[in-house]
Amino acid sequence: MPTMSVENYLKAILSLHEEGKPQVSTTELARRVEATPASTSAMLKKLGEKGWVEHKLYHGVHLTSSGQRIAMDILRRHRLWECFLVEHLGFDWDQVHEIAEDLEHVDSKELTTRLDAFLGFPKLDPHGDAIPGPNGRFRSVAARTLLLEAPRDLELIVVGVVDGRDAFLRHLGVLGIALGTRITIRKRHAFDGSLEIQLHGEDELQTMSPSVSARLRVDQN
Amino acid sequence: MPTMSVENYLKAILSLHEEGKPQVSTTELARRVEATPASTSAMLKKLGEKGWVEHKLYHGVHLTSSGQRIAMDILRRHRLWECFLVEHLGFDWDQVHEIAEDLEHVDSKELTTRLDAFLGFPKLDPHGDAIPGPNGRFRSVAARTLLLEAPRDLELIVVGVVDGRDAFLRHLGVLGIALGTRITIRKRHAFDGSLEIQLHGEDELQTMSPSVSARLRVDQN
DNA sequence: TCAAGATTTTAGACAAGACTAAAAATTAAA
DNA sequence: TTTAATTTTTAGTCTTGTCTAAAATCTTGA
Repeated sequence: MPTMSVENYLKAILSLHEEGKPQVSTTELARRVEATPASTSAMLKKLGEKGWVEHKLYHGVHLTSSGQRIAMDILRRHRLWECFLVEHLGFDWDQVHEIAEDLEHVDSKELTTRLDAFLGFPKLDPHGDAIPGPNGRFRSVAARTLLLEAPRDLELIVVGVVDGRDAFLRHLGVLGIALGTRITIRKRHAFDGSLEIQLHGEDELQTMSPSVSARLRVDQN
Repeated sequence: MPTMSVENYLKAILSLHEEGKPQVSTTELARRVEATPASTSAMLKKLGEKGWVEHKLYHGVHLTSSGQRIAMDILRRHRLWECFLVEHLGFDWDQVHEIAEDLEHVDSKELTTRLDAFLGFPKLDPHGDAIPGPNGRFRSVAARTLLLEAPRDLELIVVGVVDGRDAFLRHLGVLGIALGTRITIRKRHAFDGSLEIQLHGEDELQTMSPSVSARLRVDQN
Protein backbone atom coordinates (compact mmCIF):
# COMPACT_ATOMS: atom_id res chain seq x y z
CA MET A 1 0.00 0.00 0.00
CA PRO A 2 2.03 2.96 -1.14
CA THR A 3 1.04 6.28 0.42
CA MET A 4 -0.11 9.16 -1.72
CA SER A 5 3.30 10.78 -1.46
CA VAL A 6 5.10 7.62 -2.53
CA GLU A 7 2.73 7.26 -5.46
CA ASN A 8 3.57 10.77 -6.59
CA TYR A 9 7.30 10.09 -6.54
CA LEU A 10 6.95 6.84 -8.47
CA LYS A 11 4.73 8.48 -11.03
CA ALA A 12 7.19 11.35 -11.47
CA ILE A 13 10.07 8.95 -12.02
CA LEU A 14 8.02 7.06 -14.59
CA SER A 15 7.17 10.23 -16.45
CA LEU A 16 10.84 11.19 -16.60
CA HIS A 17 11.68 7.73 -17.93
CA GLU A 18 9.01 8.23 -20.57
CA GLU A 19 10.63 11.46 -21.58
CA GLY A 20 13.68 9.49 -22.47
CA LYS A 21 15.72 9.58 -19.27
CA PRO A 22 16.66 6.06 -18.18
CA GLN A 23 18.33 7.44 -15.05
CA VAL A 24 16.70 10.24 -13.05
CA SER A 25 18.65 12.77 -10.99
CA THR A 26 17.56 13.80 -7.51
CA THR A 27 17.28 17.48 -8.42
CA GLU A 28 15.19 16.85 -11.50
CA LEU A 29 12.86 14.56 -9.59
CA ALA A 30 12.63 17.13 -6.81
CA ARG A 31 11.56 19.76 -9.31
CA ARG A 32 8.92 17.41 -10.70
CA VAL A 33 7.33 16.58 -7.36
CA GLU A 34 7.77 20.12 -6.07
CA ALA A 35 9.89 19.22 -3.07
CA THR A 36 13.44 20.05 -2.02
CA PRO A 37 16.30 17.80 -3.12
CA ALA A 38 16.81 16.95 0.55
CA SER A 39 13.27 15.62 0.93
CA THR A 40 13.62 13.76 -2.32
CA SER A 41 16.84 12.16 -1.23
CA ALA A 42 15.15 10.92 1.93
CA MET A 43 12.25 9.53 -0.07
CA LEU A 44 14.54 7.76 -2.50
CA LYS A 45 16.13 5.93 0.39
CA LYS A 46 12.69 4.68 1.42
CA LEU A 47 11.69 3.73 -2.11
CA GLY A 48 14.93 1.81 -2.47
CA GLU A 49 14.32 -0.13 0.72
CA LYS A 50 10.86 -1.05 -0.51
CA GLY A 51 12.38 -2.34 -3.72
CA TRP A 52 10.57 0.10 -5.97
CA VAL A 53 13.64 1.92 -7.27
CA GLU A 54 17.31 1.19 -7.78
CA HIS A 55 19.27 4.06 -6.30
CA LYS A 56 23.03 4.36 -6.70
CA LEU A 57 24.06 7.08 -4.25
CA TYR A 58 24.94 10.30 -6.09
CA HIS A 59 24.13 8.72 -9.47
CA GLY A 60 20.37 8.85 -9.86
CA VAL A 61 17.54 6.34 -9.75
CA HIS A 62 15.40 4.23 -12.02
CA LEU A 63 12.28 2.20 -11.35
CA THR A 64 12.51 -1.52 -10.69
CA SER A 65 9.91 -3.68 -12.37
CA SER A 66 7.76 -3.69 -9.25
CA GLY A 67 8.05 0.09 -9.00
CA GLN A 68 7.15 0.45 -12.63
CA ARG A 69 4.12 -1.75 -12.16
CA ILE A 70 2.81 0.52 -9.42
CA ALA A 71 3.57 3.68 -11.39
CA MET A 72 1.82 2.34 -14.48
CA ASP A 73 -1.29 1.63 -12.40
CA ILE A 74 -1.36 5.20 -11.18
CA LEU A 75 -0.85 6.49 -14.70
CA ARG A 76 -3.68 4.26 -15.87
CA ARG A 77 -6.05 5.67 -13.29
CA HIS A 78 -4.93 9.21 -14.02
CA ARG A 79 -5.58 8.94 -17.73
CA LEU A 80 -8.85 7.06 -17.39
CA TRP A 81 -10.17 9.79 -15.11
CA GLU A 82 -9.04 12.42 -17.60
CA CYS A 83 -11.11 10.67 -20.25
CA PHE A 84 -14.11 10.62 -17.97
CA LEU A 85 -13.80 14.27 -17.07
CA VAL A 86 -13.56 15.39 -20.68
CA GLU A 87 -15.97 13.00 -22.35
CA HIS A 88 -18.68 12.80 -19.75
CA LEU A 89 -18.41 15.87 -17.57
CA GLY A 90 -17.58 18.25 -20.39
CA PHE A 91 -14.29 19.61 -19.04
CA ASP A 92 -11.71 21.01 -21.44
CA TRP A 93 -8.41 19.26 -22.19
CA ASP A 94 -6.45 21.64 -20.09
CA GLN A 95 -8.62 21.68 -16.98
CA VAL A 96 -8.51 18.02 -16.12
CA HIS A 97 -4.95 17.34 -15.11
CA GLU A 98 -5.18 18.78 -11.62
CA ILE A 99 -8.38 16.98 -10.75
CA ALA A 100 -7.13 13.67 -12.12
CA GLU A 101 -4.07 14.21 -9.97
CA ASP A 102 -6.32 13.63 -6.96
CA LEU A 103 -8.63 11.00 -8.41
CA GLU A 104 -5.71 8.81 -9.46
CA HIS A 105 -4.94 8.02 -5.82
CA VAL A 106 -8.26 6.32 -5.22
CA ASP A 107 -7.02 2.78 -5.26
CA SER A 108 -9.77 0.30 -6.06
CA LYS A 109 -9.14 -2.38 -8.64
CA GLU A 110 -12.86 -2.85 -9.15
CA LEU A 111 -13.43 0.86 -9.68
CA THR A 112 -10.66 1.15 -12.24
CA THR A 113 -11.87 -1.89 -14.14
CA ARG A 114 -15.43 -0.66 -14.31
CA LEU A 115 -14.44 2.87 -15.22
CA ASP A 116 -12.31 1.49 -18.05
CA ALA A 117 -15.29 -0.50 -19.36
CA PHE A 118 -17.64 2.46 -18.95
CA LEU A 119 -15.32 4.54 -21.11
CA GLY A 120 -15.12 1.81 -23.75
CA PHE A 121 -11.52 0.73 -23.05
CA PRO A 122 -9.91 3.86 -24.50
CA LYS A 123 -6.33 3.62 -25.76
CA LEU A 124 -5.53 7.32 -25.58
CA ASP A 125 -6.43 10.01 -23.08
CA PRO A 126 -7.67 13.46 -24.15
CA HIS A 127 -4.08 14.72 -24.46
CA GLY A 128 -3.20 11.91 -26.82
CA ASP A 129 -1.20 9.96 -24.26
CA ALA A 130 -1.42 6.19 -24.19
CA ILE A 131 -3.42 4.62 -21.37
CA PRO A 132 -1.86 1.55 -19.72
CA GLY A 133 -4.07 -1.53 -19.70
CA PRO A 134 -5.00 -3.64 -16.65
CA ASN A 135 -1.76 -5.59 -17.07
CA GLY A 136 0.29 -2.48 -16.36
CA ARG A 137 1.59 -2.16 -19.90
CA PHE A 138 0.58 0.19 -22.67
CA ARG A 139 -1.98 -1.19 -25.03
CA SER A 140 -0.32 -1.65 -28.38
CA VAL A 141 -0.98 1.14 -30.78
CA ALA A 142 -3.09 0.16 -33.75
CA ALA A 143 -0.85 -0.56 -36.70
CA ARG A 144 -0.44 2.27 -39.16
CA THR A 145 -2.23 4.95 -37.18
CA LEU A 146 -2.32 8.54 -38.32
CA LEU A 147 0.33 10.58 -36.58
CA LEU A 148 -2.50 12.89 -35.60
CA GLU A 149 -3.96 10.14 -33.43
CA ALA A 150 -0.80 8.58 -32.07
CA PRO A 151 0.24 8.78 -28.41
CA ARG A 152 2.81 11.11 -26.99
CA ASP A 153 6.31 10.23 -25.81
CA LEU A 154 6.53 7.04 -27.83
CA GLU A 155 8.94 6.62 -30.73
CA LEU A 156 6.99 6.19 -33.96
CA ILE A 157 8.19 5.39 -37.45
CA VAL A 158 6.76 6.91 -40.60
CA VAL A 159 5.38 4.09 -42.74
CA GLY A 160 3.30 5.92 -45.31
CA VAL A 161 1.49 9.02 -46.44
CA VAL A 162 -2.19 9.45 -47.10
CA ASP A 163 -1.78 12.16 -49.71
CA GLY A 164 0.78 11.49 -52.44
CA ARG A 165 0.80 14.87 -54.12
CA ASP A 166 4.17 16.35 -55.00
CA ALA A 167 3.56 19.50 -53.01
CA PHE A 168 2.95 17.48 -49.84
CA LEU A 169 5.95 15.26 -50.32
CA ARG A 170 8.17 18.28 -50.97
CA HIS A 171 6.85 19.86 -47.79
CA LEU A 172 7.79 16.73 -45.87
CA GLY A 173 11.27 16.99 -47.32
CA VAL A 174 11.57 20.51 -45.97
CA LEU A 175 10.54 19.28 -42.53
CA GLY A 176 13.18 16.55 -42.73
CA ILE A 177 10.62 13.75 -42.81
CA ALA A 178 10.62 10.72 -45.13
CA LEU A 179 9.55 7.07 -44.97
CA GLY A 180 11.40 5.48 -42.09
CA THR A 181 11.92 8.73 -40.18
CA ARG A 182 11.53 8.20 -36.45
CA ILE A 183 9.32 10.75 -34.73
CA THR A 184 8.24 11.28 -31.14
CA ILE A 185 5.27 13.46 -30.26
CA ARG A 186 6.21 15.63 -27.30
CA LYS A 187 3.20 17.88 -26.95
CA ARG A 188 -0.26 18.46 -28.33
CA HIS A 189 -1.69 21.97 -28.38
CA ALA A 190 -5.24 22.02 -27.14
CA PHE A 191 -6.13 24.99 -29.32
CA ASP A 192 -5.86 23.40 -32.76
CA GLY A 193 -4.41 19.94 -32.24
CA SER A 194 -1.03 20.91 -33.67
CA LEU A 195 1.92 18.88 -32.42
CA GLU A 196 5.38 19.54 -31.09
CA ILE A 197 7.45 16.72 -32.50
CA GLN A 198 11.01 15.58 -32.07
CA LEU A 199 12.91 13.76 -34.82
CA HIS A 200 15.17 10.91 -33.79
CA GLY A 201 18.62 12.14 -32.85
CA GLU A 202 17.65 15.78 -32.60
CA ASP A 203 17.13 17.85 -29.52
CA GLU A 204 14.95 20.68 -30.79
CA LEU A 205 11.23 20.35 -31.16
CA GLN A 206 9.34 21.46 -34.25
CA THR A 207 5.70 22.30 -34.64
CA MET A 208 3.53 20.31 -37.03
CA SER A 209 0.07 21.42 -38.09
CA PRO A 210 -2.82 18.95 -38.01
CA SER A 211 -3.10 19.15 -41.81
CA VAL A 212 0.29 17.46 -42.00
CA SER A 213 -0.08 15.03 -39.11
CA ALA A 214 -3.41 13.83 -40.51
CA ARG A 215 -1.64 12.68 -43.67
CA LEU A 216 1.19 10.70 -42.11
CA ARG A 217 0.83 7.02 -41.27
CA VAL A 218 3.01 5.79 -38.45
CA ASP A 219 3.72 2.59 -36.58
CA GLN A 220 5.13 1.93 -33.16
CA ASN A 221 8.90 1.65 -33.60
CA MET B 1 -8.31 23.51 3.52
CA PRO B 2 -9.19 20.73 5.92
CA THR B 3 -7.00 17.61 5.71
CA MET B 4 -8.48 14.24 4.91
CA SER B 5 -8.39 13.28 8.56
CA VAL B 6 -10.16 16.44 9.64
CA GLU B 7 -12.79 15.86 7.00
CA ASN B 8 -13.43 12.40 8.37
CA TYR B 9 -13.95 13.68 11.89
CA LEU B 10 -16.32 16.43 10.76
CA LYS B 11 -18.27 13.98 8.65
CA ALA B 12 -18.54 11.55 11.55
CA ILE B 13 -19.84 14.26 13.87
CA LEU B 14 -22.40 15.27 11.27
CA SER B 15 -23.60 11.72 10.85
CA LEU B 16 -24.04 11.37 14.60
CA HIS B 17 -26.02 14.62 14.66
CA GLU B 18 -28.18 13.21 11.87
CA GLU B 19 -28.84 10.16 13.97
CA GLY B 20 -30.42 12.42 16.51
CA LYS B 21 -27.54 13.27 18.81
CA PRO B 22 -27.18 17.00 19.20
CA GLN B 23 -24.10 16.53 21.38
CA VAL B 24 -21.48 13.90 20.50
CA SER B 25 -19.29 12.17 23.07
CA THR B 26 -15.59 11.61 22.53
CA THR B 27 -15.84 7.84 22.84
CA GLU B 28 -18.68 7.55 20.38
CA LEU B 29 -16.89 9.71 17.87
CA ALA B 30 -13.71 7.71 18.38
CA ARG B 31 -15.60 4.52 17.58
CA ARG B 32 -17.01 6.10 14.43
CA VAL B 33 -13.67 7.25 13.04
CA GLU B 34 -11.88 4.12 14.27
CA ALA B 35 -9.38 5.92 16.46
CA THR B 36 -8.68 5.91 20.20
CA PRO B 37 -10.48 8.35 22.47
CA ALA B 38 -7.12 9.97 23.15
CA SER B 39 -6.50 10.72 19.49
CA THR B 40 -10.03 11.95 19.16
CA SER B 41 -9.62 14.25 22.10
CA ALA B 42 -6.52 15.75 20.51
CA MET B 43 -8.34 16.23 17.22
CA LEU B 44 -11.30 17.89 18.92
CA LYS B 45 -8.97 20.44 20.39
CA LYS B 46 -7.72 21.29 16.91
CA LEU B 47 -11.20 21.39 15.40
CA GLY B 48 -12.29 23.73 18.17
CA GLU B 49 -9.39 26.09 17.51
CA LYS B 50 -10.32 26.19 13.83
CA GLY B 51 -13.86 27.10 14.78
CA TRP B 52 -15.43 24.01 13.27
CA VAL B 53 -16.79 22.52 16.48
CA GLU B 54 -17.87 23.75 19.88
CA HIS B 55 -16.19 21.57 22.46
CA LYS B 56 -17.03 21.83 26.14
CA LEU B 57 -14.34 19.83 27.90
CA TYR B 58 -15.72 16.52 29.22
CA HIS B 59 -19.16 17.30 27.80
CA GLY B 60 -19.04 16.47 24.12
CA VAL B 61 -18.99 18.44 20.88
CA HIS B 62 -21.27 19.70 18.20
CA LEU B 63 -20.56 21.29 14.83
CA THR B 64 -20.55 25.05 14.44
CA SER B 65 -22.22 26.39 11.32
CA SER B 66 -18.90 26.62 9.50
CA GLY B 67 -18.06 23.05 10.51
CA GLN B 68 -21.45 21.88 9.38
CA ARG B 69 -20.99 23.60 6.05
CA ILE B 70 -17.77 21.67 5.45
CA ALA B 71 -19.27 18.39 6.58
CA MET B 72 -22.30 18.83 4.34
CA ASP B 73 -20.01 19.39 1.37
CA ILE B 74 -18.22 16.14 2.08
CA LEU B 75 -21.52 14.32 2.48
CA ARG B 76 -22.67 15.80 -0.80
CA ARG B 77 -19.63 14.52 -2.62
CA HIS B 78 -19.91 11.13 -0.96
CA ARG B 79 -23.49 10.63 -1.98
CA LEU B 80 -23.07 11.97 -5.50
CA TRP B 81 -20.23 9.51 -6.07
CA GLU B 82 -22.38 6.70 -4.72
CA CYS B 83 -25.01 7.58 -7.31
CA PHE B 84 -22.40 7.56 -10.03
CA LEU B 85 -20.96 4.22 -8.98
CA VAL B 86 -24.35 2.52 -8.88
CA GLU B 87 -26.07 4.13 -11.83
CA HIS B 88 -23.21 4.36 -14.28
CA LEU B 89 -20.61 1.82 -13.26
CA GLY B 90 -23.08 -0.87 -12.26
CA PHE B 91 -21.97 -1.39 -8.67
CA ASP B 92 -24.42 -2.76 -6.11
CA TRP B 93 -25.82 -0.67 -3.29
CA ASP B 94 -23.63 -2.28 -0.71
CA GLN B 95 -20.30 -2.10 -2.54
CA VAL B 96 -20.08 1.62 -3.04
CA HIS B 97 -19.64 3.06 0.43
CA GLU B 98 -15.96 2.26 0.79
CA ILE B 99 -15.01 3.63 -2.60
CA ALA B 100 -17.06 6.80 -2.12
CA GLU B 101 -15.24 7.17 1.19
CA ASP B 102 -12.10 7.92 -0.84
CA LEU B 103 -13.66 9.82 -3.72
CA GLU B 104 -15.41 12.23 -1.36
CA HIS B 105 -12.08 13.78 -0.39
CA VAL B 106 -11.34 15.01 -3.91
CA ASP B 107 -12.13 18.63 -3.35
CA SER B 108 -12.97 20.45 -6.57
CA LYS B 109 -16.00 22.67 -6.68
CA GLU B 110 -16.12 22.42 -10.47
CA LEU B 111 -15.96 18.62 -10.38
CA THR B 112 -18.77 18.35 -7.85
CA THR B 113 -20.97 20.74 -9.78
CA ARG B 114 -20.49 18.93 -13.05
CA LEU B 115 -20.93 15.51 -11.51
CA ASP B 116 -24.19 16.68 -9.97
CA ALA B 117 -25.42 17.88 -13.37
CA PHE B 118 -24.23 14.70 -15.08
CA LEU B 119 -26.31 12.67 -12.64
CA GLY B 120 -29.37 14.87 -13.20
CA PHE B 121 -29.31 16.64 -9.79
CA PRO B 122 -30.42 13.60 -7.80
CA LYS B 123 -32.14 14.19 -4.46
CA LEU B 124 -31.46 10.78 -2.97
CA ASP B 125 -28.47 8.47 -3.13
CA PRO B 126 -28.81 4.73 -3.79
CA HIS B 127 -29.35 4.05 -0.06
CA GLY B 128 -32.24 6.50 0.07
CA ASP B 129 -30.28 9.18 1.88
CA ALA B 130 -30.80 12.81 0.97
CA ILE B 131 -28.03 14.51 -1.01
CA PRO B 132 -27.12 18.03 0.10
CA GLY B 133 -27.32 20.64 -2.64
CA PRO B 134 -24.58 23.09 -3.64
CA ASN B 135 -25.69 25.45 -0.88
CA GLY B 136 -24.76 22.89 1.76
CA ARG B 137 -28.33 22.16 2.76
CA PHE B 138 -30.56 19.24 1.92
CA ARG B 139 -32.75 19.73 -1.09
CA SER B 140 -36.33 19.90 0.07
CA VAL B 141 -38.20 16.68 -0.25
CA ALA B 142 -40.98 16.69 -2.78
CA ALA B 143 -44.28 17.32 -1.04
CA ARG B 144 -46.29 14.25 -0.18
CA THR B 145 -43.73 11.65 -1.13
CA LEU B 146 -44.30 7.97 -0.46
CA LEU B 147 -42.55 6.90 2.71
CA LEU B 148 -40.93 4.22 0.57
CA GLU B 149 -39.08 6.93 -1.35
CA ALA B 150 -38.30 9.36 1.44
CA PRO B 151 -34.79 10.01 2.74
CA ARG B 152 -33.30 8.61 5.88
CA ASP B 153 -32.69 10.42 9.15
CA LEU B 154 -35.16 13.18 8.48
CA GLU B 155 -38.32 13.61 10.51
CA LEU B 156 -41.36 13.02 8.31
CA ILE B 157 -45.03 13.44 9.05
CA VAL B 158 -47.75 11.13 7.81
CA VAL B 159 -50.15 13.18 5.66
CA GLY B 160 -52.15 10.52 3.90
CA VAL B 161 -52.61 6.93 2.82
CA VAL B 162 -52.83 5.59 -0.69
CA ASP B 163 -55.00 2.62 0.18
CA GLY B 164 -58.05 3.40 2.31
CA ARG B 165 -59.20 -0.19 2.99
CA ASP B 166 -60.17 -0.99 6.53
CA ALA B 167 -57.68 -3.80 6.82
CA PHE B 168 -54.82 -1.46 5.98
CA LEU B 169 -55.96 1.26 8.34
CA ARG B 170 -56.37 -1.26 11.16
CA HIS B 171 -52.87 -2.51 10.46
CA LEU B 172 -51.55 1.02 10.75
CA GLY B 173 -53.30 1.32 14.08
CA VAL B 174 -51.48 -1.77 15.30
CA LEU B 175 -48.18 -0.24 14.24
CA GLY B 176 -49.05 2.94 16.13
CA ILE B 177 -49.31 5.05 13.00
CA ALA B 178 -52.03 7.55 12.12
CA LEU B 179 -52.35 10.84 10.25
CA GLY B 180 -49.92 13.27 11.85
CA THR B 181 -47.62 10.60 13.26
CA ARG B 182 -43.98 11.67 13.01
CA ILE B 183 -41.65 9.04 11.58
CA THR B 184 -37.93 8.93 10.90
CA ILE B 185 -36.42 6.33 8.60
CA ARG B 186 -33.27 4.98 10.21
CA LYS B 187 -32.24 2.22 7.84
CA ARG B 188 -33.14 0.67 4.52
CA HIS B 189 -32.51 -3.01 3.96
CA ALA B 190 -30.92 -3.59 0.60
CA PHE B 191 -32.50 -7.03 0.30
CA ASP B 192 -36.15 -6.07 -0.05
CA GLY B 193 -36.33 -2.34 0.59
CA SER B 194 -37.93 -2.78 3.99
CA LEU B 195 -37.35 0.02 6.47
CA GLU B 196 -36.31 0.37 10.07
CA ILE B 197 -38.36 3.28 11.32
CA GLN B 198 -38.49 5.24 14.53
CA LEU B 199 -41.66 6.92 15.77
CA HIS B 200 -41.32 10.34 17.34
CA GLY B 201 -40.58 10.11 21.04
CA GLU B 202 -39.69 6.43 20.96
CA ASP B 203 -36.27 4.87 21.17
CA GLU B 204 -36.87 1.44 19.64
CA LEU B 205 -36.88 0.87 15.93
CA GLN B 206 -39.54 -1.15 14.15
CA THR B 207 -39.42 -2.82 10.79
CA MET B 208 -41.83 -1.80 8.06
CA SER B 209 -42.34 -3.82 4.90
CA PRO B 210 -42.36 -2.07 1.53
CA SER B 211 -46.01 -2.99 1.05
CA VAL B 212 -46.83 -0.65 3.92
CA SER B 213 -44.32 2.11 3.17
CA ALA B 214 -45.52 2.29 -0.42
CA ARG B 215 -49.02 3.19 0.83
CA LEU B 216 -48.07 6.01 3.19
CA ARG B 217 -47.77 9.60 2.04
CA VAL B 218 -45.43 11.76 4.06
CA ASP B 219 -44.15 15.30 4.11
CA GLN B 220 -41.04 16.85 5.59
CA ASN B 221 -41.93 17.88 9.11
C1' DT C 1 -22.29 12.05 50.01
C1' DC C 2 -18.61 9.74 48.65
C1' DA C 3 -16.15 5.86 46.78
C1' DA C 4 -15.87 2.92 42.89
C1' DG C 5 -16.24 2.84 37.86
C1' DA C 6 -16.44 4.92 33.50
C1' DT C 7 -15.17 8.60 30.49
C1' DT C 8 -12.15 12.14 28.99
C1' DT C 9 -8.05 14.59 28.80
C1' DT C 10 -3.05 15.17 29.23
C1' DA C 11 1.68 13.62 28.79
C1' DG C 12 5.04 11.58 26.23
C1' DA C 13 6.51 8.71 22.07
C1' DC C 14 6.50 7.53 17.36
C1' DA C 15 6.12 7.45 12.10
C1' DA C 16 5.66 9.92 7.78
C1' DG C 17 6.99 13.52 5.17
C1' DA C 18 8.37 17.97 4.74
C1' DC C 19 12.03 21.83 5.58
C1' DT C 20 16.87 24.36 6.37
C1' DA C 21 21.64 24.25 7.06
C1' DA C 22 25.77 21.96 6.63
C1' DA C 23 28.80 18.23 5.08
C1' DA C 24 30.24 15.07 1.37
C1' DA C 25 30.73 13.74 -3.34
C1' DT C 26 30.83 14.74 -8.13
C1' DT C 27 31.65 17.70 -12.10
C1' DA C 28 33.61 21.60 -14.47
C1' DA C 29 36.99 25.14 -15.12
C1' DA C 30 41.30 27.22 -14.90
C1' DT D 1 45.29 18.47 -11.72
C1' DT D 2 43.65 21.08 -8.44
C1' DT D 3 40.33 24.44 -7.13
C1' DA D 4 35.67 26.17 -7.56
C1' DA D 5 30.91 25.31 -8.47
C1' DT D 6 27.24 22.20 -8.46
C1' DT D 7 24.75 18.30 -6.89
C1' DT D 8 23.52 15.09 -3.44
C1' DT D 9 23.26 13.42 1.05
C1' DT D 10 23.11 13.79 6.08
C1' DA D 11 21.80 15.94 10.42
C1' DG D 12 18.52 18.04 12.96
C1' DT D 13 13.85 20.25 13.38
C1' DC D 14 8.81 20.73 12.59
C1' DT D 15 3.90 19.37 11.81
C1' DT D 16 0.17 16.15 11.51
C1' DG D 17 -1.97 12.45 13.25
C1' DT D 18 -1.60 8.39 15.65
C1' DC D 19 -0.74 5.50 19.89
C1' DT D 20 -0.27 3.93 25.20
C1' DA D 21 -0.16 5.03 29.93
C1' DA D 22 -1.43 7.91 33.47
C1' DA D 23 -3.93 11.70 35.51
C1' DA D 24 -8.22 14.31 35.86
C1' DT D 25 -13.06 14.65 35.73
C1' DC D 26 -17.65 13.05 35.63
C1' DT D 27 -21.36 9.58 37.01
C1' DT D 28 -23.49 6.20 39.74
C1' DG D 29 -24.70 3.26 43.48
C1' DA D 30 -24.59 2.26 48.16
